[in-house]
Amino acid sequence: MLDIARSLGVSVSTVSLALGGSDLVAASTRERVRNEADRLGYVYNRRAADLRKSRRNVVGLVVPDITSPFASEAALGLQDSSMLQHHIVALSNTREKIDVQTEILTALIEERAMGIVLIPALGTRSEDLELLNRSKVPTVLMNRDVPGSRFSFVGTDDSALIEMALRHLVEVHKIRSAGYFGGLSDASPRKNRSRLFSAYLRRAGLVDDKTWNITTGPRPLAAFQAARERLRSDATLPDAILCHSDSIAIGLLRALAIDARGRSCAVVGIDGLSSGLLTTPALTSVAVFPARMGAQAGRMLLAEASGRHGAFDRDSLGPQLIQRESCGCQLDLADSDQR
Amino acid sequence: MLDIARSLGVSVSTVSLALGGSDLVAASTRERVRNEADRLGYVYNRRAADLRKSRRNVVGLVVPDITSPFASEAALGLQDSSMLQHHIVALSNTREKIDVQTEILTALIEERAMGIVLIPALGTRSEDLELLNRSKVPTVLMNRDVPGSRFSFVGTDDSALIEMALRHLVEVHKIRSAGYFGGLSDASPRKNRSRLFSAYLRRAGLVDDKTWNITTGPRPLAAFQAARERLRSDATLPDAILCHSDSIAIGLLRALAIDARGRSCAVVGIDGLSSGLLTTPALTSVAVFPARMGAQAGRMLLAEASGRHGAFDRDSLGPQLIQRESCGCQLDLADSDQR
DNA sequence: TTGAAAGCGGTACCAC
DNA sequence: GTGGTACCGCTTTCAA
Repeated sequence: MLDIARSLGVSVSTVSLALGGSDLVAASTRERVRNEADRLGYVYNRRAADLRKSRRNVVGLVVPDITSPFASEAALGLQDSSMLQHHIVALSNTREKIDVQTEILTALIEERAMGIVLIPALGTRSEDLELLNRSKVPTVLMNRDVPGSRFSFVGTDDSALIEMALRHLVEVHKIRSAGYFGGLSDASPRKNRSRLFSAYLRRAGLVDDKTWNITTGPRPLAAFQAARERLRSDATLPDAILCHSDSIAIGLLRALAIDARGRSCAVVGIDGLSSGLLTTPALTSVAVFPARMGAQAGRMLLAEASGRHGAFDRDSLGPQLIQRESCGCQLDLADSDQR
Repeated sequence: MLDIARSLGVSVSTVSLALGGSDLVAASTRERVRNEADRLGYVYNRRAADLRKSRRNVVGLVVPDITSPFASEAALGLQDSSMLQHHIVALSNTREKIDVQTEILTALIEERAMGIVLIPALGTRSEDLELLNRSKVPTVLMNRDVPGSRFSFVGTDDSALIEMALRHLVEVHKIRSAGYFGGLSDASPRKNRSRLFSAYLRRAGLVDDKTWNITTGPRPLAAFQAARERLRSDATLPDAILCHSDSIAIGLLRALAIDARGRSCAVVGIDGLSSGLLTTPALTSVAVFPARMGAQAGRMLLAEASGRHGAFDRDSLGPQLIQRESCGCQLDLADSDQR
């Protein structure tokens, strides 16, 4: 800016004003400044500007594994909601490691992030997040809650979701027994859902097949292997299996196709991934719209940043059942343009 | 820093040095400073520091769609390679729109990003990237090349990849005809691969079934729909179909399962996603290791940033054929722990 | 309308 | 060992 000011014989203030499009400066000067600016190849330094204005323009998204469909969808939603505010979203993987999570959070804090959306690594304690409220960075926890921490939380409505799946299985497909399968053992959603699942079955007077209450890694392959192992040591099946995620359901379906020896079983996933349409059979699933969750997290961040702590718009849309084939329904492939 | 300096009766320089762990300052003072710092809840402001050093610590990853498995794997690799250098990776989606791409690139440039890894939006011309070399930000293009631009490029070895797939199909499965299916029409990888595909068939004296040379969106569902349409209007099949990506192959397999009416056809994908193991039949694919590409892009950026323009370590590992069932091979599910 | 100068939060050189 | 101080690049009163 100094260069261009000198080259034009004006002051930096004038340049700053001109570049900012202020009408305090004459239109003619504005033009000259602008021309000189890009003749000189000037590039605006937003960091310097933000330093002065003490503004923040990066929001952090910290997740265990970005390659999981849930995380990348959430990233999409968050980015959409924050690009409107001209924010940059910085993405990081913790790989479920608390120490790398700490390192990343520190970096984000020192970078003066406007806010942080965090899916905590497995085993994260509220002490591990102490640095967040010391530094007063607006933070929202996503998907996995951390007991004892006082951050905002955005997650699935597990109660609605479990009920939605089971009600369909009971009322339409008349199941009498069911099991809950897959998911990481320590993660809070699994504990929640598994508990709600059992509670629902109890209330409805159905058999809760605990032998399928097996924890697995999040990927289809992990679920596939766990399911095969279970099937080979014990071929029994309940009427229905509710899977912790679509990824897990995909693994289970494949295992059933290979090892079920003619027995059959309704399968329902959770997530509502579009790839569920292309499994054999097409996967019935309770959609939770991770992109919407990401967007909501962004809105909450914004609200906290602007002082309205907790006074954000709640996302009112709940989960939604996508009926396809694996629960026993018929899929009309004609309207396969549903996502 | 001023606060803590005053509160301790020392100068800011001392505080800066002490916090930086310099041994110019007495160990005792260092301790006092540190204690006072976190008593006062001081948090380091890296942006201010970097302003002075005119250093930059964020690298941008700009992709059309982060939810594509390729992009998110690449993000993983990039992040790993840049976290070592204490860099933050900022992720953005262009949604294949050139104007939002421009907006994002501008933001990154103004943010003084250390470097940018870009999968260009469809239809990006070298003019669209002019702002990048005006601003001299180290940039590497990934996956899709932009004709006329002079940026480093990291992409798949399409020639090796096509040959690897076709050689296997010819030598092991004795195919006499083949088609290339799917992929976005404008993207450079598709043009490349499609051309190399035809060239290989010609040299090998095989029939090139152009009726399957159909362009599709990148998602399984798009491929599924395109394949069904093709099958319903014309049920003929070549001996083998090479798909532009695993996602597309997944869609095709499903379409074949529904509409092929007993005919069969070898199918090979490109990418090597682990989810290919769980399709029916399990998908044979040429793995390209996107995470490795992301990591390499990171290394190239680093090299350019430190002046050694172009003098980076080339990733020496090429693509790799993963033989599963869809090409006609037998899959040994026992060693399903291969990714 | 334009210019001077005081920050923003650090770093680093140079004295003391 | 510590302190003073001039920057980094931009914004923003306050005067002229």
